Amino acid sequence: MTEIGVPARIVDVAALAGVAPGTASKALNGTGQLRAETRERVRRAAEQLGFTPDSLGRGLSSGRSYTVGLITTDSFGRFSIPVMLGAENALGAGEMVVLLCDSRDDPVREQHYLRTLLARRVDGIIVTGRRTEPRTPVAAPEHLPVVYAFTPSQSPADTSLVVDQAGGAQSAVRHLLDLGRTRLAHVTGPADHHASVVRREAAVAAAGDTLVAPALHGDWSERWGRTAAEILLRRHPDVDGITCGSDQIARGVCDGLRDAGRRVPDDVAVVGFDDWDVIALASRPPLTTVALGLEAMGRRAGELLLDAVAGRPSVGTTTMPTRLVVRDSTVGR
Amino acid sequence: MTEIGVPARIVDVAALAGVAPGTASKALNGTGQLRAETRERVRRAAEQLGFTPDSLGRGLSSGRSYTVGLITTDSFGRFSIPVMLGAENALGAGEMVVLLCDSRDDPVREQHYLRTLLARRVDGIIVTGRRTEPRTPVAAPEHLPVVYAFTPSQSPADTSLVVDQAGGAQSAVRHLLDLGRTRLAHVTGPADHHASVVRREAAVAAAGDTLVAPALHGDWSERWGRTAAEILLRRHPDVDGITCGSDQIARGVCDGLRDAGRRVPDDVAVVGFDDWDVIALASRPPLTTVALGLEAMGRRAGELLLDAVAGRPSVGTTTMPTRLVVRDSTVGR
DNA sequence: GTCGTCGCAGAAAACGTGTTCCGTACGTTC
DNA sequence: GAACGTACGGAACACGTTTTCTGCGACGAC
Repeated sequence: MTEIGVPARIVDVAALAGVAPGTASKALNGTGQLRAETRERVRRAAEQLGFTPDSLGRGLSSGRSYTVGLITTDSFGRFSIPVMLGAENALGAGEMVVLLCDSRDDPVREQHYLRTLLARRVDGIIVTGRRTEPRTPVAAPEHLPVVYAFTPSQSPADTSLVVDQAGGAQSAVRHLLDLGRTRLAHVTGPADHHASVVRREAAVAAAGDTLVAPALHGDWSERWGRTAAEILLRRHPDVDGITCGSDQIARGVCDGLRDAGRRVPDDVAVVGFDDWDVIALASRPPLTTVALGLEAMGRRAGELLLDAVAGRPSVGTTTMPTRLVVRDSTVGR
Repeated sequence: MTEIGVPARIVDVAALAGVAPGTASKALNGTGQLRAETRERVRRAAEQLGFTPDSLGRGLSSGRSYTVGLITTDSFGRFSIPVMLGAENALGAGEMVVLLCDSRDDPVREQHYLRTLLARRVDGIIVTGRRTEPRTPVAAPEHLPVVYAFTPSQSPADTSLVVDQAGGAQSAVRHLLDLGRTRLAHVTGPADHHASVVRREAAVAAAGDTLVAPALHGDWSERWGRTAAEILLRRHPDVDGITCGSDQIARGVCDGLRDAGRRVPDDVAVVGFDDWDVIALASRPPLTTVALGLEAMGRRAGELLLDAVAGRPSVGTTTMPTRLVVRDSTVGR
């Protein structure tokens, strides 16, 4: 553990190397016209002093802060945290640092944070949230890059990243059909949630004739999953495959089926959605589920933001693929 | 949604108010000697232009950045996220912003982040993590306030906040004793985890003669909880109260008991630890558990840091109380 | 031999704010 | 009326870096 003392400034480096501060700056940044020998001498002096340029001074002169704001409406919950981690990862590679802003779904707080971020001269902003419904764009000035992740912007002129919900639901149904299941059902969350609707429509379309019942809407809880399993078994005792709108619902469905004496996956195969490890792995049996790839999305958001900061913006909405993770709830050991 | 244009600088405000820039600064910051009328005129001009002082310029001159670094070893998981939210909350009130640093248990990354934070002239640092074992202090310079939350520092000269693990375990056992349970057991996590050991020792001490078996150590999973329930019932079929080292274990215990035909809480009462809502509420039945109050701890950490920045440091380790949340796993409906 | 060019590095300005110092105008007191 | 204190506001500087402008010496070309 090396103690870190009072930081050296560039004038110290310059003095040690016997050059002017401006020259030292050029040497360390690879700019200007300098002899290789001078450059090297400055570089060694900087290393010797453990010089790290003060980012306030640098930002003041360059107009950049090497900082990005991360605004979430979500209090950093289930969905925004992986996005945040991925973004931090990608941005860290670009020597950027992330400023945290938790707007808690409050437009006033969001506006306040936006002002703060602008006052801090952030190089860009990443916006994320809990819902998949497109949101009103943030009121950022024209020149400031903004990337929306998970929760897209309503404006097609913005840069957004979304999960391929439909593709994920389709892959879940295909998986059951490939396993030879022929009497399918779908259980999902509230009917007024965008994610529920998109996943349901894709699942229903993919199931076609094999669907034994209209999709069931409820809340996102395990309890609802158990209830839905009861309902399904009562109305359609011959159901042999269930795709669910979330892992919580799927876990509840598994429990409900077991309580009713059905074996999973032998009698009924169950597929979840989200790949939330805490739920999916603890379920009995562990859930086959659709992984959202949120961390990859966050990383991509960071990369897109870096590109935009570098002057290579990429407008439009990009859909990120999901991945089906197969576990025991569809394929027994 | 008001569009935010190119930000006004203090010279613009001064020009509009008809004063010199320095005077405008004094007017807005409440310093210097100015006529109330002048102060008000400048204030109105600032409001009219939507002036927000550039924090880079401000930081450069004041030496402060109104920014704190938040270092976690945890990839912002189960424990560090509530702490982070609480801290963000408290600091936001002080016009501070949080810089995110995820060291991932890697000392090299941590050192790198520390350099970055120092280069950014942070006003202070909060350190948190997943484990409760005291950690080696971060190598911050003498003058920089550091607050450790959840994971304390090994040095008693540092400022640390910890959860009252022992008190929590004790309150769980007392609760069962108050309910008239007389044959208790304790199931917890790995024997080499500080949290397991502290909770176990307090639980064992509080249970005294009523303990029917030595505490059982395993991993933190639901699966282990189910296994532990089987073991307990085989060796001590008359057990009537079980305190657990985590909610996941407790949920597993509940499931294991139910699988074996025992009713919770009628035959056996179960208490969890952590109050992780995803687990505790979804459990059958919902878990009575020990809430850690992590968000309050984060808030306290933020407050302590603000105090330290203001020149009122408070060294030493502060223990934060837990709270027993009573649900159906100990008190039936 | 002089002029232009090139390579290199120093001096100075710029970024935006806070703060210190100083001058001025005004009122008070002897 | 002069000396003094006080309220006010302007000018200059500090913070640390980047960048532009300028200068100097050497070298080649005419």
